[in-house]
Amino acid sequence: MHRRHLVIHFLSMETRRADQIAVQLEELIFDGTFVDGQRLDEVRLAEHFGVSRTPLREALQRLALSGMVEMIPRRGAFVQQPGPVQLMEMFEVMAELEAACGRLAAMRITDSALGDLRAANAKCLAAVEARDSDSYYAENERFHRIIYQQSGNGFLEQETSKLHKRLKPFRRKQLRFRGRMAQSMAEHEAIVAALEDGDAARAEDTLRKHVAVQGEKFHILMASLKRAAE
Amino acid sequence: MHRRHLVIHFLSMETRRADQIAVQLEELIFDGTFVDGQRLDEVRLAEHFGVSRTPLREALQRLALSGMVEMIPRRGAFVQQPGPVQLMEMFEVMAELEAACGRLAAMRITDSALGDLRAANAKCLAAVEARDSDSYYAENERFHRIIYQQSGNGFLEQETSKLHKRLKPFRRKQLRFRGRMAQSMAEHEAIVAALEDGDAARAEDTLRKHVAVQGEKFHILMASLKRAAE
DNA sequence: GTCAACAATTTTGTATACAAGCCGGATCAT
DNA sequence: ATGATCCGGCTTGTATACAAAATTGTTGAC
Repeated sequence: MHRRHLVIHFLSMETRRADQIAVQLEELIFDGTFVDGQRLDEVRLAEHFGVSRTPLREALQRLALSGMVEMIPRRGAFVQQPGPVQLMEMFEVMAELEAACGRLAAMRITDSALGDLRAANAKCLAAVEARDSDSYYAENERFHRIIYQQSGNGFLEQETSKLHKRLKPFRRKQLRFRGRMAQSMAEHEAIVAALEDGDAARAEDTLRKHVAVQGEKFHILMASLKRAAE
Repeated sequence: MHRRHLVIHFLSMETRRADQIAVQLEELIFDGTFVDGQRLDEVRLAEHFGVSRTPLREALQRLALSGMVEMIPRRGAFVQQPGPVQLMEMFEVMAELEAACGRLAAMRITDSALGDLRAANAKCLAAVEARDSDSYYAENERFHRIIYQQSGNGFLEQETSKLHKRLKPFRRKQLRFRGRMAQSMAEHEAIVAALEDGDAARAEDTLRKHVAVQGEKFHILMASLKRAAE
């Protein structure tokens, strides 16, 4: 089933115009080209992508179901960025999902995956010392994805990955906090240790806090931005 | 935002044909009219619903994104019932999500919600004694939904509800285990007690086990069915 | 008899055409 | 002058038409 899904995705990239458009639209919303609340005009977008309204509507509906766009019947499609409250909620769920992954992974993780985790962590550390935030970000993601996968639950891995992707643009912003990368590294070490010991409760706890703190930092960031605006 | 969503849903029920069809198709897949792996012919379904292919395709895509249908480019749409493995995975995630709801609810639940829980539980008990499995089922669902809601996290509530709904047709099957309803009732009591005490860890644990056991019972059921078939 | 290649048919994906509802401006009444 | 109402343009939702690809059946060769 996994393989089949990959094949679908692969084919769809090549064959169905609607899918390509969905991906591109997603990018345009992520990078802020379309601001929150903006109406997405079907005909304008259709001619922009050089297609008719039919595949474009399909792409919009896909985004609507993933929550990035709100489709109001007979009114149109509007960009829907999560507000501060919803964002905090999503971070909280992210923390719970990762905690669940960690709990299960503690019981199921393979030795080779533990090695991969340590390798990713080492590269992470190197990136921190090199002040290479892009590289840090990439390795950090690899670290977490290994844990999702080692939960041994494909469905959980899928759901967690989905939310991870959705939170990506927001997570990035809080990385710049002073000392955050170093602290994060220490937390990674603790997580690996817990997994190595097969200590489910500790893996769950450390992971939950590790992710939850991102949400809190983000909260602080939002508050400071809001204060600055007043 | 909640209200806005409700309005959308309400309007869509009236105005957009595609949405109604999506709901009806969902029903047809749930109740087994369309068996697993069956190809869903667009033209046949279109004329069955008395619409053109356009809204029908939109409905299919919606089901595809919710995972009930698999759309293979240039090949068609096929019913995709979760297999035993994926089902177990989904039950496991359900257990983790409900555990998360319980953990958060233990810290946030209101007194009136605690009262609602006890009320639902009482009706549950009455249903058990009356051997009224339908009523038991309804009140059981109410019980769990209250906990989702009392997590105080709208996003978590939404995601948990989504999976709950998806697992509904499978959960039902394992209710008939001898003594399961009584055991389930005892577990409910323990859950309420944990929530009442504001004991997050206990609420998390009891809820996880309460849901996980459903998956296990289901597993046993599947195994026995498989054995009977051989 | 079996396998392969090709053609015909079916089916999906996309474009265009049509219908129906919403938005804004103009007109009219108070 | 202000408010409501109605009409026209514009946008969405749906139907139909067309193009491309896949499946199936047939034919031919080995």
